[in-house]
Amino acid sequence: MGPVTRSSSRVVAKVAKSKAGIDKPLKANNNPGIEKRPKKTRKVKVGNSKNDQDVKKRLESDPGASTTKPSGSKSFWLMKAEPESRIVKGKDVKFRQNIKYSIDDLADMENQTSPWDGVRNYEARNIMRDRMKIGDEVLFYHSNCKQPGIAGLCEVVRDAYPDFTAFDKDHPYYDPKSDEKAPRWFVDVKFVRKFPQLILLSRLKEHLKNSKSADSSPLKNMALLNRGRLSVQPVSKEEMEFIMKLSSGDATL
DNA sequence: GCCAACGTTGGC
DNA sequence: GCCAACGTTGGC
Repeated sequence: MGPVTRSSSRVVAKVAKSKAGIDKPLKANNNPGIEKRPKKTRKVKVGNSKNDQDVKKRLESDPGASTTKPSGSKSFWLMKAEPESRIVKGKDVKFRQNIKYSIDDLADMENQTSPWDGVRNYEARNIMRDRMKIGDEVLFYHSNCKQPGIAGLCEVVRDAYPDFTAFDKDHPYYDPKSDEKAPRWFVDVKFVRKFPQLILLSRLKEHLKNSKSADSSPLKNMALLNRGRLSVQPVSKEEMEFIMKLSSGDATL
């Protein structure tokens, strides 16, 4: 299973750069203690760039960010995939190497399970690598399509492991900045259920807009609405409960 | 370490 | 197809 496919087109662009001999070393690592990178050819002080500090700030204010998660507790996430084909430079970037992108595609896979590979954004990668755990529940979001929205539920069935697609020069997700010593990561997810109705992004936005005060909606801090571009994002317990009610067709919402 | 330029995301 | 938002790059 893949993430938002545009990120892979970006990866393709990076491959082209690499072939031209101008690929750059990996940027600052947000979690230096966990991922050791023997060669740091770029002089960036780890964790101190503006972006790193922004990320740190976000993680600190983020309800799912606790690293001392009590055993047995469950975290919630939202992951974006693109269910529709998209043509980039004459090539359909959706269907390749049997990778597909809608919740129906996940349901059709062997064991209804698939690696969520191809994530290249650092913050999204770090969430998968450091925070997603077996048993966590994941909202499956359909992105960049006619009807963007939350399509169903899946669960994490394998903790993070290195993203081998990043090492494979022939793979669409090949990433010249990744190798065995500085890998990208992913988790495996398993289909749980498809919602009877897509929960449209427009509906969530409408709900937020119509709530009596800025503070009264359980969606007020939802990353999907506030941080649109993050492809793997945390969902709070409150947000999750609300989405679950919506998914079961609660007419009072 | 700053920040402008650039490239991508993703809703519309 | 447009374009605002924002993440990444790379010169300084």
